[in-house]
Amino acid sequence: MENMGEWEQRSLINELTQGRELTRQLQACLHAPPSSNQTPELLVLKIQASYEKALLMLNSNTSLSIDQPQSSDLAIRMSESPPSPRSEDSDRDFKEPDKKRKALPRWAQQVRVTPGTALEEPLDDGFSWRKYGQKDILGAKYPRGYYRCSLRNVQGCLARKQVQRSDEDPTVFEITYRGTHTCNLASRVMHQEQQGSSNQQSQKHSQDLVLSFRRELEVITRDLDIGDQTFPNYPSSMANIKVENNLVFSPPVVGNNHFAENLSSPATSSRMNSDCLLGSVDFPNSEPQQLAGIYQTAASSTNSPTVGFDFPFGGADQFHPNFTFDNNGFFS
DNA sequence: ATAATTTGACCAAG
DNA sequence: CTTGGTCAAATTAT
Repeated sequence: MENMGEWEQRSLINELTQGRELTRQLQACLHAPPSSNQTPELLVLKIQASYEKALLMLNSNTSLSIDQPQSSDLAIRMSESPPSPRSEDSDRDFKEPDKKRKALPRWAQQVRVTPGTALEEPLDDGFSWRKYGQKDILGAKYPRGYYRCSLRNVQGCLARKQVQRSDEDPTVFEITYRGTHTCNLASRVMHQEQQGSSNQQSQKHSQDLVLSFRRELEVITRDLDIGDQTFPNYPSSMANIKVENNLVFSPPVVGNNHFAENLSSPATSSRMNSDCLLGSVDFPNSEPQQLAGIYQTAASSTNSPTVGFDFPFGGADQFHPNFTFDNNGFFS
């Protein structure tokens, strides 16, 4: 805990708080389980995620094996070497020659699309992203897509992500997140879940997602560099860096990212489905993919090999990995 | 009309 | 030099 950065500490607190909150939800869930069997399990998953993460943070200097047979399909394991030594770090945002380059907090996860699951399901965690670039990566078969939070201009949200399709397994997408969400979408997540009793449609939708999610959930932590650091180049006025617990949330307002290559059309996703799932909100995106395997990468600036992991269920404070499929060509 | 994406150019880092 | 990340104009979608 000593060499823990402020950011990590906050994350830790958030995790624990979240875990507590989730537990409460779970309790409520157990007492009044109308019809959804999914929710309790989901909650368990999330709780586990929270606690695992918290533990990892606390033990960031020791080698902690988080291997632990999770409830159903969840498996967490670590791996140490990134798939390829790509130098994915260059933020041109820091141009100051004096300042040594700060690495944005960065964590990655891999998402596998399982053939056989509904490919029309938008799998999104509630953030809306805007693509701002695409690049062919050396050695990679598929180009990498660059996205940033679409609320960037409005709220100065710095979050970015990269989506890279796996070379061999086109069903796998590596998503690297960097930066933290400072937009108010960042915190809305968890709480909608418990009160989503009115909207049946979206609830069902959520369940579907949960189902596909549970199918083969796999989380692997990997080491990356995550730096505790702040936001270098944004008018501090815009970036409310303060990130508290997810106690406040505003109704999701954004949502767009349409697109459906040659696959099924976005047809079904025209409704505003803003209920949450997995601790995230689901948006009318039409991205042909499913989640089946996720693994995450994260590490602290310390030199410990492996460190944290996160879930797409809003595992970490305000980070909500989002997944957006970018329609890169299938050709190199 | 506006908003999002595409795509080549540009730039920094290695 | 090469490579990855971002910008921004042009294009496409809404």
